[in-house]
Amino acid sequence: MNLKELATKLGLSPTTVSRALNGYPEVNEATRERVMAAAKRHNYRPNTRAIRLATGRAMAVGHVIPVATRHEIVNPIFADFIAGAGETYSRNDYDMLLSVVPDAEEEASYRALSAKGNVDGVILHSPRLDDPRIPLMHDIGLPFVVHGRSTGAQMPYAWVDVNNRRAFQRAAEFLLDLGHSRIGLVNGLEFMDFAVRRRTGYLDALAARGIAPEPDLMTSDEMTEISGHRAGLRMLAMPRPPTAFLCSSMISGMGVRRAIEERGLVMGRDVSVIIHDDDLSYMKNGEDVPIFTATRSSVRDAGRIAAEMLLGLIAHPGGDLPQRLLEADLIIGQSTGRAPQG
Amino acid sequence: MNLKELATKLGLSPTTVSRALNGYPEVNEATRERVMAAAKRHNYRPNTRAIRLATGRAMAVGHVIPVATRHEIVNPIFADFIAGAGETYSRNDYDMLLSVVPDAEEEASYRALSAKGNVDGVILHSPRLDDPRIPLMHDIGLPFVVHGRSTGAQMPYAWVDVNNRRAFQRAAEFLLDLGHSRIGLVNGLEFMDFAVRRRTGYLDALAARGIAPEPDLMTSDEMTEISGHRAGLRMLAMPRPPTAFLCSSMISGMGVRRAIEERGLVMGRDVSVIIHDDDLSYMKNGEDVPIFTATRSSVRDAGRIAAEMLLGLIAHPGGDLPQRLLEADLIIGQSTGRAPQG
DNA sequence: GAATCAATTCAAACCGCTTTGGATAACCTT
DNA sequence: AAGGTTATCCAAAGCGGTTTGAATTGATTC
Repeated sequence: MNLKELATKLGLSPTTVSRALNGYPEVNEATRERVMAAAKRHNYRPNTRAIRLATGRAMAVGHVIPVATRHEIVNPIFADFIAGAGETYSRNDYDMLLSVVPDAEEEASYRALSAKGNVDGVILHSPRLDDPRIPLMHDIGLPFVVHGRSTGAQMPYAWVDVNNRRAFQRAAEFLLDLGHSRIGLVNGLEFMDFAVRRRTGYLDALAARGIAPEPDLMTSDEMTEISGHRAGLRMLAMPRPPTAFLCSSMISGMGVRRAIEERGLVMGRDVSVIIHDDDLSYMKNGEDVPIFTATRSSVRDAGRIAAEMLLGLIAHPGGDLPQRLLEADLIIGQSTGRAPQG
Repeated sequence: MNLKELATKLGLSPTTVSRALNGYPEVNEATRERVMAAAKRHNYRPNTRAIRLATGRAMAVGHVIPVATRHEIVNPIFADFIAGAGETYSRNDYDMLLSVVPDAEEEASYRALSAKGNVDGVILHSPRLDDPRIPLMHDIGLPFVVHGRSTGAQMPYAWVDVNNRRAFQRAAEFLLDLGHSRIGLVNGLEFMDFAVRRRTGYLDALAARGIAPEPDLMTSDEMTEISGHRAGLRMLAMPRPPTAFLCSSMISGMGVRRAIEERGLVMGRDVSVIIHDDDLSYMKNGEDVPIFTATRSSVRDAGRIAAEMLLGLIAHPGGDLPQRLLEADLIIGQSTGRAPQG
């Protein structure tokens, strides 16, 4: 059942039917109701492909997922971010397009997405320092929103980010207040922008107390259980081991916990741990009482916000670029306690 | 730059240019090369929206992600499955459409996807027993592939699945061979088809050794760290606690490990654990030596296979329905050992 | 009563591509 | 040399909607 058939059945022109369905004012209310009823009765759904061609809009948003050919890692926060963004798209009748491309082809992929007219805008994930995609997107001229920020970017852009610096600063201060002075930082890869900001927060907190940072107490690696475990073991084997850890993710925190327990220590008593908790749906940090003390910020909410921003940019091109800094909560769990005396 | 402009620039008709670019035989080779060169030079990309309308094909595949309104969980294997499938789509110039919808609207969502012509086929995720989506998709008449199977389905359908029953049967046998006779099953929610099959495998192995199953040694819950921890604690507190666990996921396995360690026991020595490992990129089970002994099957590969199947179905409608059973490897890690004497 | 206007409706152009059904010219056949 | 191929190219008709520019009608104004 297409528009023409429906129009014929109603004894109307396609023009009027189209207008009736799309809420244009120049159509008689009685007619509109007749059309609406017929459309419902015949289960008429306008063909999206035709609408897209006719209106010149894609009614779709792109997410490009670069798959590194070396370390084939898919960001675990991705699923939840998508879930948040996707709800917003669905509600607004937009499609969400996922492009999984080898990272070497990422740039080409954005250009193609734009030139072929597949999307009206994109969300950029996991920005790096001075991320080349930002000038690229400016060049392409497609609306975009960055999940995160990119230190060093020369031009303005819309973004949603967690205040990573402040979150880690507060977490470090909390540990310092508990008497910990040797705090291990188990960070993500520091070409990622958020990782740099977290380190800055950590360093700021130390500096405020006049504590000199120690390179051996800072690691930067992929945020896996394994790498957390490795970092934990290494630091705990130091002559003067840390009494607390600040971990960039729950997963690496679990690795650290394993290292702690392997050494016969107890997390929360002998060694304190704070993680960053993205509040992933399949990775809840405890039920009533959190397992880990954590800086928490829902990545799903971030997805929702980013999607809304993007739809706004698409609807009002040339408007100003929204920027939204989300503060992380510091939630107290069972993994932190006063520094042991000694 | 569109087709008409390009044609004008070349002094050819749109017809010929279109044919030249699409490899039709009725065009002079010299002309074709001239066209190709011009297309490249002017960076011409055919407008996808127009192609879709003209050909009547969506060149897109849909994945519907139902978001349960109660327990808002996003399946953690989802990201990796998508990554595998996405590569295949990209290579074949198909788009991947993600629809995130409240689970109550899932059916409507499939119907809309089809009626509006947004996709040429879909992949069904997380099938349940007697899953209503299978007859639904038959009714709609859109090609589809199921990731998993649905016990009780009345009609044939294409699927890719892991041999969950055999995997858990082998794992249980392995534990039995090590002398464990009390094995706790920490299963996923048993309205999910795979969870039922895993339990069947576990029960089959016990039955073959003449061991009667004990309801208290079997739990079924969401596969989170918390629920694994809870199940582990409960079972370890039994008068005759299990000496081994069979866990449906790495995440719940980590919860079980935590429970084991909280009771002052050592995993792999006092209590053995086998998990199912989906080989997720962000959740590697160790590097050289696996942490957990595991039944392993790459969900990313499954995504790749499912996507290939679906594209095959779309290309050859009415062909027969491929079905692919993947065997899981049983890989030995550090979490299993002989049952303690006593 | 003619002119003006608002309310409705429609025919036709258009979006940018594919595809059908010729057209044209060069090349063979017999 | 007429008829038949073959190779090459093109005009025009879709695909299924939206949108522009007019037409029609009845009501209102002067």
